[in-house]
Amino acid sequence: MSSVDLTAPALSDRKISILEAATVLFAKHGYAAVSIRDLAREIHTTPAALYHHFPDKDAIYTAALRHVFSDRAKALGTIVKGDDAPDVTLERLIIWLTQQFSDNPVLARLVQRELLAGDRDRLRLLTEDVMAAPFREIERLMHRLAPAKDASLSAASIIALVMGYVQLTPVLEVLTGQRNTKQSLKDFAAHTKNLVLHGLLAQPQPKAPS
Amino acid sequence: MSSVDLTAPALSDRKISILEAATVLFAKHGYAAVSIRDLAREIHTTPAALYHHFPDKDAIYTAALRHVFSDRAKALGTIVKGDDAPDVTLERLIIWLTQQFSDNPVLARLVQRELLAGDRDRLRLLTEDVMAAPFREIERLMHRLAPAKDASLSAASIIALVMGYVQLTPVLEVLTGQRNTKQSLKDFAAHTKNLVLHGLLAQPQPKAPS
DNA sequence: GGCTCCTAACTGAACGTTCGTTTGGGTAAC
DNA sequence: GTTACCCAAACGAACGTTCAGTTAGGAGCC
Repeated sequence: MSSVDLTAPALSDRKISILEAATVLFAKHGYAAVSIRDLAREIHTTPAALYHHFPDKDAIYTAALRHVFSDRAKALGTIVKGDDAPDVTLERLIIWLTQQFSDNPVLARLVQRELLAGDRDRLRLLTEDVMAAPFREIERLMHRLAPAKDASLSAASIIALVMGYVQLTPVLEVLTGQRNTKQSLKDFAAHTKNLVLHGLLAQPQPKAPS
Repeated sequence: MSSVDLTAPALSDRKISILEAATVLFAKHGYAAVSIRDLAREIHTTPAALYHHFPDKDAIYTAALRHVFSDRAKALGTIVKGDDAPDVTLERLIIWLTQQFSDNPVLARLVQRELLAGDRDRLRLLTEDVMAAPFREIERLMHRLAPAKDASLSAASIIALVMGYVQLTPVLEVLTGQRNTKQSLKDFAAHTKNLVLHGLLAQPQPKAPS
């Protein structure tokens, strides 16, 4: 439950189908609450068959994590590739980031579970494969948009805001009484963009009337 | 102050000591990963002894949740009681909220786990006992500070931001290379306050100079 | 074609361990 | 004697894992 191999092992089709089911189950219930028999039942096979492809349960979980986390930064390239103004790019980036988490509950939940588990090696995997690219990109944009502010802190805030909001959704449904819709997600992204742009770009100008 | 609490079951000292240990273990490892034997060992007793005080494992977990979640809104009263200007109160509230999560890892982790578990009844408990009071208070403040903006969305954003940041801490340590300190937490609270105050209070005024 | 050989993929059954829970009895206090 | 509390021991079920044996399919040779 600790060391993580950094090399990609070229997975067979069968292995991928196992991991596909594993990611769903582990995301939904957590590592300890998913048994090998549960996983085997899900893909209509036997526990022993799984041990033909993976040495133990831990290896399945780690491989499933890798499978979900890998290549997560690819789509980011198309988002920031254009030579739009930084604030436009930032807006696209915030929307993309929000969708990344809300359209992909398996990813979102595995990320949350890993943050809770706190395993050092897997935290590094999470950081490098999932978090680093958006963070660096937002950091870069914020550095251009608001050089006076702490770009790292701003980037952290944006990611934290998006993550926290997606997580809070069920609570907010209870608090505000309305179900989460595509529209409220759009609203949130726009809200966040305005919050960041106005909050961080505004020169710290006192309220004294000129 | 003569209200009678209808829900509190009047826990004995022994029960409280059991729940105290249970909260720590469940927060750290999650429900499925903590066995009755683990819990019994932690408080130097036997599994059977626990069944004298609680009917089953689930009841222990639920009671532990209640024990941590209960009276969470009490301290909030002193925060918002003063008749300071709304923006000053908001700043105190943000700092308080940040400390609430970061100084209390057991609470923070149980909240995160409950958000992941998604059980309807326990989500309602979480919402009412932990989330509602700060949410309503921030909502009220924001309504006074920025009547034009969606106060619920703003309140949700603030709570999401604080929650997300606390969660992200281990990842940020990897990304920025520096360990989390009391100071960086203060910085975050101040940063958030400015973000919210400037970002939401600034009238949507185009950049054209008057 | 048929035949052998090999290997990957899988199965059914079982291993020992740990799980949540129960039982029956014991001890101290009222 | 009743009650509250606790223990040692055990219950059946489920756990991760192993193992001997079966199947399917291709390669190599005739």
